[in-house]
Amino acid sequence: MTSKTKSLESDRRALNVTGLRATSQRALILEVIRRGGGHLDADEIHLRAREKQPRLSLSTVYRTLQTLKKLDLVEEVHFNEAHHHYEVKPLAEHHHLVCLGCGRVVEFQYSLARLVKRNVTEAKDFEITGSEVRMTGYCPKCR
Amino acid sequence: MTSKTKSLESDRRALNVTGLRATSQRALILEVIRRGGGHLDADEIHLRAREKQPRLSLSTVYRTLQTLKKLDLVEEVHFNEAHHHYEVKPLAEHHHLVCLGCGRVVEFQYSLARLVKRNVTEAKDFEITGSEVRMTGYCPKCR
DNA sequence: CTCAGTGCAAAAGCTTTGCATAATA
DNA sequence: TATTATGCAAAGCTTTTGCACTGAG
Repeated sequence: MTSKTKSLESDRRALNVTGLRATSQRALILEVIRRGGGHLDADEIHLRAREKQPRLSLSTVYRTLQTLKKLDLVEEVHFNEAHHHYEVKPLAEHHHLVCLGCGRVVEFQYSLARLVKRNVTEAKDFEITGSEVRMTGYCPKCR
Repeated sequence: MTSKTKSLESDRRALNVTGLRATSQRALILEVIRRGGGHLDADEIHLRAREKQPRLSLSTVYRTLQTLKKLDLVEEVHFNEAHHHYEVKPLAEHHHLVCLGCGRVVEFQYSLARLVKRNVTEAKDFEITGSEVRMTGYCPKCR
């Protein structure tokens, strides 16, 4: 069994659990996001998915993205001001470092929510459910 | 001299320094952003500015916003996925805590960039020029 | 067989741009 | 007076929605 088949099946399972219908489009979109390295926007997802399923519409991509967000299967990140990017929801809190020179996106892990909750008065009484950090700057090469 | 007059004059000075023309529209937009508590989107800025200058166009708001960003006089923040918000550039690094219940935005200050640069390998060789943290959750009232 | 999901086209935001006019330096 | 900035209208993008059709359960 290939790893691709495996993730397709677990995707199908994930979809089934929620009572949603496991359509080929949803499985494909989820697969594209997973294999896409994490940082694709809706249009890129559509483009790649259409290589396998040429009739897939952009509206379905958007609708599926919304569905998957609600299911907490994918996460929306905002490092580009213009439009959103999507990645399969990781287990640990992680963040992005964006190089303004070459556009490269570096991920890093750090429990900022916990730290902020401990050290910031304003956050003490907050129940923090999500956190997104986007740091910009210049990577060694572009500096 | 009122404090309002004072900021208008310093705005004018700030604009002059850069070689840009100090138009009444620019001064007004900057004033609206400053008085607006910080978290206005383009449309809200337009709305408020038009109370004083009814013929001000939305395009001018957008163009001015771009100009002011380049001048580093205002900062664009992204706590709403739909569109951008603007605030006058603060001196210290600060971040946002957004309540998913009531939409309230709480600001807090914390030198995350410094901390991340110290503790995260991936960030060690990065020259970090900006950082934006958007934490979501529920405030005491909405929890 | 039923109803959720899809494709297509059209609409709905937000944002940018072209061009003639107005205002600044 | 020479540009730069503005207003208006039109265009451009991304994202959403209506509706008839298709396909999963």
